[in-house]
Amino acid sequence: MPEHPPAPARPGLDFAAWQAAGFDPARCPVRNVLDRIGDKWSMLMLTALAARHRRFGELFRVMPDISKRMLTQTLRDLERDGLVTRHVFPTKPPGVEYRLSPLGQSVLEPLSALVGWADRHFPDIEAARARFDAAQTGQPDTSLIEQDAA
Amino acid sequence: MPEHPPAPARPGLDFAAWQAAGFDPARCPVRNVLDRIGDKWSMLMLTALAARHRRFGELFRVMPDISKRMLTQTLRDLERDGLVTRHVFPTKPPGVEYRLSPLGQSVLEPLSALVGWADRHFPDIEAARARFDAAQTGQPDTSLIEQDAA
DNA sequence: AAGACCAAGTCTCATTTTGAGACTTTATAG
DNA sequence: CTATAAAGTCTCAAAATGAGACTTGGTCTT
Repeated sequence: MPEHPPAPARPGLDFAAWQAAGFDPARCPVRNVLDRIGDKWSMLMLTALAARHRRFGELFRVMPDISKRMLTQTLRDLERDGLVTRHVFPTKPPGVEYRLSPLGQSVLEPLSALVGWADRHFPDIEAARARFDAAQTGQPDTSLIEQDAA
Repeated sequence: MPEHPPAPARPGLDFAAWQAAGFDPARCPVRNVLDRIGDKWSMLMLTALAARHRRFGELFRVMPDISKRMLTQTLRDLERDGLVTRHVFPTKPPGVEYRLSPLGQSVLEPLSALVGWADRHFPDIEAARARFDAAQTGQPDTSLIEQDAA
């Protein structure tokens, strides 16, 4: 099978534009951004700051399974990218508060679309997982094999 | 500073609903899903399959910096979650094609919103990074210190 | 007839990322 | 005079990821 059959184009959303230049992360703005806010904690952090600003310790309590190390690092990265601002209060001991910048606010809209999708489709995903896991433990299912490559 | 000041509510999008139950990933559908598709390669993979289905080797070429190991693993996870389907063609050697399921298609809409945001705001982010890095190398900026915590 | 080759993986080992938790600082509370 | 509190930093251990050799079995070349 030297040639892969030309796949039928679907009337999809237009990812083709930015993919044309390839997925090379160095050249691709979208990958650059997605690699950053698509890391383990950033999106969650942004939603945690959506309703109101919070202090370091408050974020630490609110995200039960993050480590201090990653909390600090994620906040620094978001601050560097201009999504979050850091405010130090000269109390003793000093308090630090984090807020979404206007840029950070602007990402909430697409982010909430994704969160909404996750919430709506979680049952579908759980069902799919159950099917998949059941199929793995049972006999291998040959019905998945196609009749012809074209 | 024993009490943190009550932060002003902002007329934000409503993340509060699912956050009310806490961020505990075991109990929270949104975290469950976000932890999965928010991993290093899933979102990129979904966009790579948006326009058309692709074969394993094709995906490997199209994503220049993924390893075979993670390509396999990410596809398996997406398949398990019902976002992607796997089709084996009994040629020699066998070919395997990956496609978005209807569920997978449905995530393209919120995903494209995020991609669009990334594309539009990349200049802002680069500018913020430049400012941040410049500030780090220069003298520490005391203007960031607030006058009063309340 | 012997070997090369292909696609789609799997396997092992090295590297990178993340986690857990001790340690720091300094004014105030007990 | 000791304990405490907030926001980190630091070290070491564990987990995730990367690089790349190896597998499998029919065809294709020599």
